[in-house]
Order: sequence, then structure tokens, then C-alpha cells
Amino acid sequence: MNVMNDSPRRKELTRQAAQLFVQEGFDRTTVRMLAEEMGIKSGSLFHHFRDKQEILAAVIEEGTENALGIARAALDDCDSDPGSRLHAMARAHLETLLTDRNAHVVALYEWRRLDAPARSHLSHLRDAYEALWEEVIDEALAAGLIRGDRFLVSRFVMGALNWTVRWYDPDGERTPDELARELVAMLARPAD
Amino acid sequence: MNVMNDSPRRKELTRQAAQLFVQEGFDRTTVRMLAEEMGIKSGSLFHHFRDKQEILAAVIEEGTENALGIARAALDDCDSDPGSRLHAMARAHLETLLTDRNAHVVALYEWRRLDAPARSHLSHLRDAYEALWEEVIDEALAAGLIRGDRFLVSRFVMGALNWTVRWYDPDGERTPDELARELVAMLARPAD
DNA sequence: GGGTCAACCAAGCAAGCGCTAGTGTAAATG
DNA sequence: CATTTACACTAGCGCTTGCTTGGTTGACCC
Repeated sequence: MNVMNDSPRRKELTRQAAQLFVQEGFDRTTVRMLAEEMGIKSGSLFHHFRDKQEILAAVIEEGTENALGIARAALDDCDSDPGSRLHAMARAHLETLLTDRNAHVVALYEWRRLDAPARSHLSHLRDAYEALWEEVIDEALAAGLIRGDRFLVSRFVMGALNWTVRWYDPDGERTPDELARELVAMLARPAD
Repeated sequence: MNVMNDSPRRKELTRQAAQLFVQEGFDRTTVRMLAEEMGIKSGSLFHHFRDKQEILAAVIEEGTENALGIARAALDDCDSDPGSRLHAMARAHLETLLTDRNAHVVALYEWRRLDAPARSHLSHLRDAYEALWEEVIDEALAAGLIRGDRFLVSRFVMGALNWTVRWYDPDGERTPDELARELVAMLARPAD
């Protein structure tokens, strides 16, 4: 019944929604729970979002955009050799999985709760992110740093990284940088 | 209000429930939808299962038990060198991901919908399965076939394999055997 | 100092939810 | 033949759901 811009207020509400979606899952999170977490009444929620689905889309959109930004920045900042670039991407991936953990967990678990238009829009964003990965992996393959099929390797690597949300403890001993280094070490062939 | 054994009837109902849980997600699948899929009325459902949660637990339990069985059989049947055993485990994992795809997708996505008692019981089953993996990976590390930290390697490998449910097309060109071979090739160090 | 507008609220509707109670019935069991 | 068992049915209770409606508030603006 009203605006659906990206006001700062809406950004903050989106962040809070992400937390609840992680705790409870999208379907079990009611608009009343969301409103209470936000400190408003359930009716007021629909001033900021058209419907419940739009909140989900907003959460996932922000997470994916942040991931894209971090990955691009990391690639700009690193050395140009394939090993460094592979490590930079893996590290960026793990870092965004930490800083925007809630949004990414929601994206991983609740993707199929999106309606068709939102899914179409967001899958373009995700494709842009995955294109970055395939580029870096192509370079590593061409340089002989790793071996295998480019399609399979990129899927295997993304799987290994995304799976970390299941077991990685941010308060534990290992840093994202270490994890990224271990992953690259596991894949890389010894220098000729 | 009645039995909760594992009759053949219940097995069949469990299989059908798994399909719906994949299509719609656990929370959005209503007992009325389940009953219709099963060809009975919603009230009759509670003759076979205590409540909706128990259906979810039954689905996941069967999938995990099958995975364990297939993995054990694969290990019994293969050569004793670490490369063969690694390949056998990966292949078994991919095969059960195919034959019991619905159950495994449910286990991956809806695990957190389980109540505490069911989760406790099923996590023991899952631990038994993961122990098989760690054993095989330890052998490969000891033999120098792969390198890295045993904890990290096993997590990365499981992640890569489980992620296949997102992109693998069973009707496509690649067989589980090929995929497993590619994965092992990606990880294995060249023979000394 | 009247007008604008984002932000919020109280109240509630229509639909759908998991689950229960009580009954019917055909086959198996004594 | 009498009883039990397994499975299915009808009917609906009590509650929650996403969302709407109609209205109030208070900060800002010319």
C-alpha cells in the first residue's frame, strides 16, 4: 500500500528479519514475530514491505550484493598470479559468509521460498557472482595450478565453501584466511 | 494414538511424503496435502504417524540408513588402496544422493525442523556415516595421496559432494562414477 | 501555522492449520 | 461364532496465519 524504496529504516528492518529467518526458518517466522523483533506492530510492517515474500527477497538481495562487492574488491587488491587470485576469492567468500552470515544462510536455505519474479531477479545477481569464480578458476586451470573440468571444479569448490556455514565456528581458532589457504593447498598441484 | 512400527505401508507413505517435502518444503506441506498424495483422508494419516514431525523423522531416517548401507557395501567391495577406497566412498555418496534423492534433500534442508529427540537420534546415525568418511580420508592422508588437515579435508569433500544436489542432473551425460573420479583426480597428488 | 507525509497503531477478517474424537468395516485370530 | 486388529472415514475444535482497514502521530516545510 506504500513505498518499497530502500530507505535506511528498511535496511535495518531487513537485517533484523535475516536474523529471525535464520533462527526459525522463513515459513515459521510469522509477521508478528518479525514486527516484535523490529519493535513495531505487525500492521506497520506492511508500510515497508509489500508482503512477507518481499522481506525474504530483500534479505537475500543485500547478502548477494555484498558478496559481489567484497569479491570484486578482493580481486582488485591482490597479486595477478592465479594462486593469489584463487586464494583471494576463497577468502572473500568466507569473509562475506561471516560478516553477512544471516543473509547468506537464508539465501542457501530459503531460496526456494522465493516467488518466480524475485527468483529471476536474484538469480541474475548470483550468476554475476559465480561468473567471477569461473573466471578465476579458468585462470588457475590454464596456468596448470589445478586440474579438472572447469564446470565441475567450480561446482566442487563452491560446494566446499558454502558447506562451511554448517560447521565453521567464527569464534574458533581458524581465520577465513587460513581456511582459504588450506583449500587452495588441497587443490593446488605442486610447482613444476 | 496407535502403532508406530515400520510396516511396509508406512515405508511407502514415507516415500511419498519425502517427495512432497522436497517440492514444497516441510512447513508448507500440510497434512491434508500429504493425505491427498497418499490417497487417504487427513485424519487417517495419524494412524501411521504420531504427528507431522514423525513423518519428517521417518523420511530422514530412511535416507541416512540407506546411505550407510550403500557406503559400507561399497567399501567391502573395493580394492584396499586409498585411491580406490576414496573413489568408492565418493561414488557411493553420489549414488545414494540419486536413488534416495528426496530423502537426502529433505535431510539437508529440513534438518532444523526436527524436534530435539528426533535430532538426537538421527545425528548418531549421521555421525556413523561421517566416521566412515573420516576413516577413508585418514588412509588417503597417511598414504600421501592427498594432503591437508583431516578435519578440513573431510568437511570440504562432504561439502563438495552434498552441493551436487543443487546442480547435478541425473538425466545428463555424467555418471556418478565419473563425478567421483573427477573429484578424486582434483584432490589427488600425482604419484611419486 | 496549515499542509504533507513517512511511520506507526488497534482491530479484525477470511482462510488455513495440526490434530482429535468417534465411528465403520473387512480381514485375521481365538 | 466372537473378538481383535488394521485401516480408513466424517466432522470439526481451537488456534494462528498473512494481510487489510481506517485512523493517529509527530517531524518537517514554505
